[in-house]
Amino acid sequence: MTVKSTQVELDKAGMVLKLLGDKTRLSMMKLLQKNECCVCEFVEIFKISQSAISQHLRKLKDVGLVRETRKGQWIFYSLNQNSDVYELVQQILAFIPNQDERIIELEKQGLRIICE
Amino acid sequence: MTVKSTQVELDKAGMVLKLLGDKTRLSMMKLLQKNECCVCEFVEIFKISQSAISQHLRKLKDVGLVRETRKGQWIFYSLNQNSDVYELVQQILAFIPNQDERIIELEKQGLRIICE
DNA sequence: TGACCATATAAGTATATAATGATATGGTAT
DNA sequence: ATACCATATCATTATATACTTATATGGTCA
Repeated sequence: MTVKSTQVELDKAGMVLKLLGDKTRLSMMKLLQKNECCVCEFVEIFKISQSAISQHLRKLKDVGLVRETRKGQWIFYSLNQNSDVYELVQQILAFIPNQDERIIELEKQGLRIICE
Repeated sequence: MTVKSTQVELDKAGMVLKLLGDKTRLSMMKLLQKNECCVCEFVEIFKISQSAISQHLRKLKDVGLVRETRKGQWIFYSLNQNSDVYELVQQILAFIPNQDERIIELEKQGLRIICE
């Protein structure tokens, strides 16, 4: 039997856990697990300022947990599957309840951004 | 195939991750995974005040991650296996490198407390 | 009992964090 | 080009956090 779990340096793991230790970011990451989202969608979902959302995403990006792709006028964020802590993140997110009603709600309000 | 991972409420998961997002506490938890430790041992290991250690342990205890047992004049801490987030914690700790050299070091210095 | 020890709590301080509003940046499209 | 839009950054503020020292608590054991 092989236990497949890449070890993560203590400092790095600490950084990741601290990032995920914020309710907003944790919820964002859970959403990104199944959906690409852009900043303005997060603003709608979390009801905090665009600035605050942007800063959260920057932190996640700085540690390499998410990546961004421009599509038309929007920048879409998604999980960075090449992160060296991707597996850790996935394991953690597996425990978090689905946040998809938040996306459903967006769609109901006609605020979901669909590209391509 | 069954994915066995008890869902954990977002708020609760956030609390746990925030707690583990501190390097000292994360390291403590990893140590506790294999060893019972008392406050004075942690003081030696982490080289911070007894007060600081005590406060970290209190936070871990408040969320139910650890439990305490008195043995003689010492209070030993251990992982609380009955915690409703025990599985999550275990999954996370699996990614953290072993901290046992710290215990070995303690033993070398004759500072390891052994009871019973 | 009383002294002693390990641990907990209190009070204070410095730093980190999450938010805001205002402004800058930079791509899109007319 | 210029207006517009989404996003990023700056400056500031309020709150949270991790630490320290000093003191309290509460077992243990002579």
